[in-house]
Amino acid sequence: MTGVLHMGHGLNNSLQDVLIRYHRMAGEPTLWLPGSDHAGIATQAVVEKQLRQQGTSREQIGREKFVEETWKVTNKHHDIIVQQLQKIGSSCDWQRERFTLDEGLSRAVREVFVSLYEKGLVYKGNYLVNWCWSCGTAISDDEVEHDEIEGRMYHYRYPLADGSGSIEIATTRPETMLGDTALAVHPDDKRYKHLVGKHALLPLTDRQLPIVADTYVDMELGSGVVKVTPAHDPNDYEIGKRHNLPRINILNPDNTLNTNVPQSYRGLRVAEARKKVVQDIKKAGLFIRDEKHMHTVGHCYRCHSTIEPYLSDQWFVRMRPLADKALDAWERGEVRFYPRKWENTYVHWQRNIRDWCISRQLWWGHRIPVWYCEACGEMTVSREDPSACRHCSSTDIRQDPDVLDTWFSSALWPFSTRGWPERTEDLKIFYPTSTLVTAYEIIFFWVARMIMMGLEFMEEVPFPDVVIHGLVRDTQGRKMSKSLGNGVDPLEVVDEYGADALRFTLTFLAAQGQDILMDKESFKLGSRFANKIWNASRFILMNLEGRNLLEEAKAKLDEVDRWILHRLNLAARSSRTALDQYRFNDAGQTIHEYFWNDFCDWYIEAAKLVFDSDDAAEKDRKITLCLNILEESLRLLHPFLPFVTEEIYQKLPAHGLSIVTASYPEFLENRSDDEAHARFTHVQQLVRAVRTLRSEFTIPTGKKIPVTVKTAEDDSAWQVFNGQKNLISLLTGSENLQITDGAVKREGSIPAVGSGFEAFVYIKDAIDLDKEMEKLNKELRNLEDALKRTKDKLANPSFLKKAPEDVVQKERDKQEDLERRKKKIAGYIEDLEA
RNA sequence: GGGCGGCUAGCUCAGUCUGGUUAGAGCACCAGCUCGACACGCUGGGGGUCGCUGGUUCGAGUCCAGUGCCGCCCA
Repeated sequence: MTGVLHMGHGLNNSLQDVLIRYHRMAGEPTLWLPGSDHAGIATQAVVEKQLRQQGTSREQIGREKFVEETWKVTNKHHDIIVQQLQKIGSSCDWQRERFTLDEGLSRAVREVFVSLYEKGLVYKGNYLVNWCWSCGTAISDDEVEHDEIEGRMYHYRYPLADGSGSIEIATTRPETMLGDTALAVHPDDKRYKHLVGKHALLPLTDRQLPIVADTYVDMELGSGVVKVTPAHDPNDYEIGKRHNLPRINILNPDNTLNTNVPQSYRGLRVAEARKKVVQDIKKAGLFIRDEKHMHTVGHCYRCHSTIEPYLSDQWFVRMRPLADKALDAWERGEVRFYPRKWENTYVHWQRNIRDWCISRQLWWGHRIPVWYCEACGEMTVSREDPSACRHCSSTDIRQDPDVLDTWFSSALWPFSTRGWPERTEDLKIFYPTSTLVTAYEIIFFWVARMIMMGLEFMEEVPFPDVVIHGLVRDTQGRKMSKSLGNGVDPLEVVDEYGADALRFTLTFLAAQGQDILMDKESFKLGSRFANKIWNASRFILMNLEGRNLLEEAKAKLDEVDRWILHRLNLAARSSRTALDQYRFNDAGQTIHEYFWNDFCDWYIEAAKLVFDSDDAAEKDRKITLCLNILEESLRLLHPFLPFVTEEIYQKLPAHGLSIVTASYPEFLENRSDDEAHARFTHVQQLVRAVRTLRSEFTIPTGKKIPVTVKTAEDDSAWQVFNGQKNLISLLTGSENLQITDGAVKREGSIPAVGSGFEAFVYIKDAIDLDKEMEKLNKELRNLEDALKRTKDKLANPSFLKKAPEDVVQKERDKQEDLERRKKKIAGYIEDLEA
């Protein structure tokens, strides 16, 4: 809600749109409900920055005015984002768009808060929370990033109260000593056993610290003595609880030291206080040494400031009961992650869950629906704004100033957006949903919590399928970020290469569970494909001129037509299967290969034979088929490249209202044609063999050469080659194509050996003996290598005995074919040498 | 400290779940093509001991054990 679309959004929305368009075309009722959350911390930070630039602050303008300003910023950003999503082709139901601060969703938030409170699952308490002084709010455990940084370990002495000496402590945060309320040693530590129960003097203050024994202390670490600061360290907090120690909070919310420290430290920032404490310790002669020290420090996931453990009143959700339900649902198989490996992450988090701090000291968000009575001090928790205290009826009540974590409202999204708590039609039809598509960074923040809330309030998981896609990174594998400046702007890509290029490239690269490494250049892939689709279509439409289209039923199929329909049939099946399993890259690869390698490279090329002929009837027939197959191909491609396919679709002589609502191709049993496939494969092999020869002997494409093909009359290739003589001539650029099973004039020709045929290409003028020898020898080596492997296998009695019969038979067939080809090649070499 | 992932062509990656064609794609590279759809193109080609070591198996990129390097998550 705070920025513009980045490539991560581009990927996420491309994948969702591919799915939604596919299912829509497959005739299923579909809903892609767009919307956004209010991004409490981030949005507030943006507006506060803006205010600072104007020389004012939120405190100065007041809460009401501030919220008003924030709405303005939010609305502006909203319009930009919507425009951008539409630009990349996201086919959402914009009429159902929702925002977490909408009235309806806000009502759902209140209902959930109060309901959880009534169930005892929401409570208020004074605990150590993660405090971001820069954002000025508490954040949840999940919002803290633990980074390893270089700090210093300071060693110094605390004198014993009875004057019998001193005790050494070590700490990375010397300033917190001002909040120390004890020293702790391990109960089994012989060095310090005699000190337990005694007191030490806290330097720089006039306090005395009890020395307590606690098994938490690691005897091996540092001096084996731990200073205990219950108000500023989670572990110390636990020690403090066990030993009933006072908690002295020494910090203000803005990272300065408060009045609980001696006068000279008050108002100093933590970093300054640290320096001063060390100085003062040195002055007092208590300093021992300090050294470099690597340790992990919590940072705010939004602003990267250091997180301070901070004692304060906050609201929490008791997560254990919710998490248990979520785990049970997973165990029953009601939620599946794609890929499955993310279920480990999900389960681990749910099993080790801690209570969720949901209050935020912000102004932008859902205000906590709790009112405090000035008269009796009681709390009123209410769905509706109360006018009086529920306990004493005093009207002197004021609402809790804090707001709820944004994720609290996002967690309700699957049902709050459909009118819950009302039992609306939409809710009945579209809950649960089918699929959630997201990145792994927010499995905890969002996915897990949606599942919990869905189970708690709808008694059903919100979606059976969770698709986790990778992160978009630069070619060096670094996360794209503003600060590194390595991001690729999806909108720039759209301007430069087109939205289809953006979408297709991302889909093509989106292998399940893999991060995507790419740069701007990568989008050439999609751009070229879109261009290819455009040009192929243009060519077909060009040939429409002056033609009479046949009714489809009258258009008889020739061998090549049957072959391409067979290929299209397989592509439709593969694409569907891949999308059903969320294997986006497989789907992308399938349609790319079909359209480019089959349809363009072979079918359209073959059609040129007809288009260049004088046979009007045959031309009519062929163009009809070309158009039909193109139309179906466009439907196959549409979810991936919506713009170019719609554009062409509208140019077709017969077309529906929009390709968006046309049907997605499906596998038809009666189109499956293995025979046509086998026959056309013969043609392709022959054509490739001749082309390879042409290329190896650098015969220009335009130059016609005589070719003779030798094949046995009883071979399956015989009939095919004879039937497709003209096509083979065209595709090989040959003249006087002869097909024979008799003797062949060999002089002046270069032979090529395929499975079931030999081709002789007469290129007398260009014959280069060395080159020919080189070529033949290379081919011979390849054949010999393959043959050796096969022979070894077949010579192995264990293989013959244990391998399945069909595998053995395949190996025998292979050996036979290889042997034959090898013999032929060897013969040519011999001839050449003679 | 616990867990997860990656390591396959110069680059980015499929393929590993479910072992069996001479291991694939896109990009890059090389050669030849102004053939009336497309040079964002066409045709052909070169390029990989599948991180390493061992094991299971008739057969391992694929399964098992161990190990190295890189990255991520959790504490």
